Amino acid sequence: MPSKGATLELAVLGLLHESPLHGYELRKRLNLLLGWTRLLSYGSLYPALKRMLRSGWITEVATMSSSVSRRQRIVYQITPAGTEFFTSEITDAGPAAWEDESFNMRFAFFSRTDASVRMRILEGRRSRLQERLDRARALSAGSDRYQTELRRHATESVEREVRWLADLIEAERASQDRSGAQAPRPTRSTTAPPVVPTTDLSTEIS
Amino acid sequence: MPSKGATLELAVLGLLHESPLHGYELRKRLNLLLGWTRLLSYGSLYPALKRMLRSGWITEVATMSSSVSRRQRIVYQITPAGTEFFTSEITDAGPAAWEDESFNMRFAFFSRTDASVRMRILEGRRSRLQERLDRARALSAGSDRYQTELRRHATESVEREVRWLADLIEAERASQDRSGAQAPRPTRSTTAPPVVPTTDLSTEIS
DNA sequence: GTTAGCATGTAAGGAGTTACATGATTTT
DNA sequence: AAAATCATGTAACTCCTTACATGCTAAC
Repeated sequence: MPSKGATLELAVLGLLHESPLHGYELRKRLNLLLGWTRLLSYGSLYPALKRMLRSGWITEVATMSSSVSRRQRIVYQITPAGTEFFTSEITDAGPAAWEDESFNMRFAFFSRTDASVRMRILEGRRSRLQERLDRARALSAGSDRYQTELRRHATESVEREVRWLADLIEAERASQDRSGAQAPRPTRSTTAPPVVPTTDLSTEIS
Repeated sequence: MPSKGATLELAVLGLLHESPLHGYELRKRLNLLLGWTRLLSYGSLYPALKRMLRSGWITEVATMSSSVSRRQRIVYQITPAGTEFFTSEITDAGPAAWEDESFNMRFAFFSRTDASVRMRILEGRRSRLQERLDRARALSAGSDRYQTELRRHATESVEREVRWLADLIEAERASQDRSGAQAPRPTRSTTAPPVVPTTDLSTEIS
């Protein structure tokens, strides 16, 4: 049952969908794509690749020591089963898809879903965050200065993400209307710029 | 060696520092304080309390079935050893303190540190984030629309957090100058409002 | 020739989640 | 009397990290 947090696997499949890659390179791209806070370590990547091999989602590819680099490396390629799994997962717009990590993942591969799925995911995510805000507002704040400031900050951030999502939804709707699908770059309906979800920004540290 | 991610333990000690509490209540406050994304579960809280008992940081308190609620509950209290550990941890302004979770924790308990420590932590955090931005900017973006948008979003968020920190630092410096320590609420030197760190906003779901 | 960075892995363990299990007390 | 919610715990499992271990190749 691949139901829960198979985030890493999905990300790998998403990247391999574009072109075959070897582990080391995969890690770099993964860190660009999702690993903003803590960098993904080899200790989780390689075992994950092994699991995926066993699941039949990827295969090793003949490395053929070609023209340039004659380095020993194991190149992985996505299989039809892998493609099928990937597609079914990112197409599933259920509650699991509005969760932080999960949402980011799906968003990153939105190009491979169709408009109705994107819409459902964006809207689901937005109401998920809205609920959090409502629940948080229903609770009294502590008296501590710094804790208050932290809460204020957190709340504002979520509010911003909600606006961001609202803009994206609007943009999606607009591009659905003028049949020829346009870029999803939001039109900044509101004043201020958006916020990030849960992630942070960073890359290779090695 | 209590060096790494003893975030939960520290948060518990921080709360017990104010008043003795029982597990159930502790969880609620913990979720208010730090557990914004995923709620803390009993499955991690209770074992943590056991560990802390063994470490001698907390003790059980005679529950004396007093006036109101005669409910069976185990009330915990911080010990001198616990206080000492807590203080030494939140006073440590080393690199571990600029990490996301760790930073939030320390920030929440800033009232219990002195100005110089606060300053070092805020500045450390800021340059940590600045580095991430620099590294991210040094890398070419992918061609995918949505991935580009996600990156833009993430970058903007970090930039905002940097501004937030800059404002806090300024406020701290200012209140250090006019000797009588004032509220750290920043003076919004820049135009836009701030962003949240890594966390999300949410509370009790149960 | 030596250093830096490419490349792949394993073992141990930390930190938390879900699901299970149980029961008391308060509210309706 | 039933339902909600307070209250405490355990066991199995997931996912990831750190630290270790190894060796190749490109550049200086």
